[in-house]
Amino acid sequence: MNNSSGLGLRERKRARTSEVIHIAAAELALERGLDAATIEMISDRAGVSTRTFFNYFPTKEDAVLGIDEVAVSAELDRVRGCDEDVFLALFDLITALFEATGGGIKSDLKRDVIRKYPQLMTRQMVRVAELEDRLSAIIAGWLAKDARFAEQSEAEHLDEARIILGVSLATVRITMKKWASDPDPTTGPPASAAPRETYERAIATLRTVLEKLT
Amino acid sequence: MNNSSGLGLRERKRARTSEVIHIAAAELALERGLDAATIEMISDRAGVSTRTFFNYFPTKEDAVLGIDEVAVSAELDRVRGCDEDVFLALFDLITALFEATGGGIKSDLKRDVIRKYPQLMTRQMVRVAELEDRLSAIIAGWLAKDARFAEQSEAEHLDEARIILGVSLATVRITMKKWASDPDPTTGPPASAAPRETYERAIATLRTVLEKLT
DNA sequence: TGACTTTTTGCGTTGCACGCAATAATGCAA
DNA sequence: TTGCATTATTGCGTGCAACGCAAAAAGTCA
Repeated sequence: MNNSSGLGLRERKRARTSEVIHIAAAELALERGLDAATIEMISDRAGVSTRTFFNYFPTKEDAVLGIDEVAVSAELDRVRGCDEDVFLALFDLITALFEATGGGIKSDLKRDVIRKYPQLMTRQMVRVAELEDRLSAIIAGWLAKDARFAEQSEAEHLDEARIILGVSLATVRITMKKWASDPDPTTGPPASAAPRETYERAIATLRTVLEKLT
Repeated sequence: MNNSSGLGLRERKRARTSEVIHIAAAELALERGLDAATIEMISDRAGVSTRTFFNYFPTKEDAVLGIDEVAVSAELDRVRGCDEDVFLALFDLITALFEATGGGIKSDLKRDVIRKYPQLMTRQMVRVAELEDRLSAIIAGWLAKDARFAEQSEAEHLDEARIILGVSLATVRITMKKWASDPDPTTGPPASAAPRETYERAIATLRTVLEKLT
């Protein structure tokens, strides 16, 4: 280890390559269109072979989204407690997973490309849904520590966790979609706070609706 | 029109072919595995060319699931009112969409194949999610006629409808997944009632959870 | 340096998805 | 029933995705 980051050259290079491919993929998707951007073009711009491309991302969509399994796992490991509201905590977690890319960089490219191709949002959610087991286990852990759920069994916590996760995911998806389709021409970069509020309102609405539909 | 069904020979033949392909696809998926079953095999068994296959289904998964755009549209057109609970009505609608196949036949094959390959469930839900606009419009219509939502605007109804739809979809998915993974060896065919009850319980749980997490 | 592990790469394979134009099947009217 | 318009089916060809395999390159560490 002859560097400051605590990582060997290999790991650093790997993260860098992942990021380079992601950027190339997202840029080309924006420039040429999602379908028109072929893996060959992307690999070309990234300066790797097409075969190497597949060593980093299983599909083109994943590359465009910059979904990095390692970064996602790291994010999951980091999550331990849940101080605030469970639904809000989940929003933060999901959006964090959302923005977890190779180099740990939150690229605006991703935002732009999803704005242009909302289908990717669904794709992203499917990816998160694949983490269902790991995520619901974490949520069940939160519930277990929560006094309000003290009298319930572990199995019940897990069932509830799955429902909470599913509902949150759906709500985040709707929220993000609304935000992505919103013209919102006046607001600048600090507009990134908006989704969280929109989400809060959506959860509140859900609560109201459920009450009305007793 | 020289037949009893009110459809021309073309329409009937088309529905029949769609069904034949679907059955071939589902059977082969069960026999050989979802990936191992190629479109060539499926077309072969169905007695059509691979090219014709793509005239009926855009992807192999759609063929296995027997997703028929015409049948789905017919199902959506049929839906008009909503007498009972909105969430229950949605469950019925979603499962109806779920079982809408070319010939209008509810094949057990589909059930089996999804049991074996739960990924298809997610796929199916993505398909339903693509109907989001049409479906949420229908739900908004329900809300507009509902006294409990009388004081709200049309836009609010639509927002609520989207949330209700998203949450229902997620819940149905979880319900079906649980049902699909359940060994449930004792119960016979009448077990098909179970999912609806499981769904009801899930919605009830959601209500409780939301109350607790005020 | 030299032996090691890991990564990259080129090559080849399989299968998906679909455009296009020729051919066949069906519907309809005379 | 026959001929014409419409629609369906098919074969052919193309482009691309995804990945296995083994050789070559790059990084690691003694």
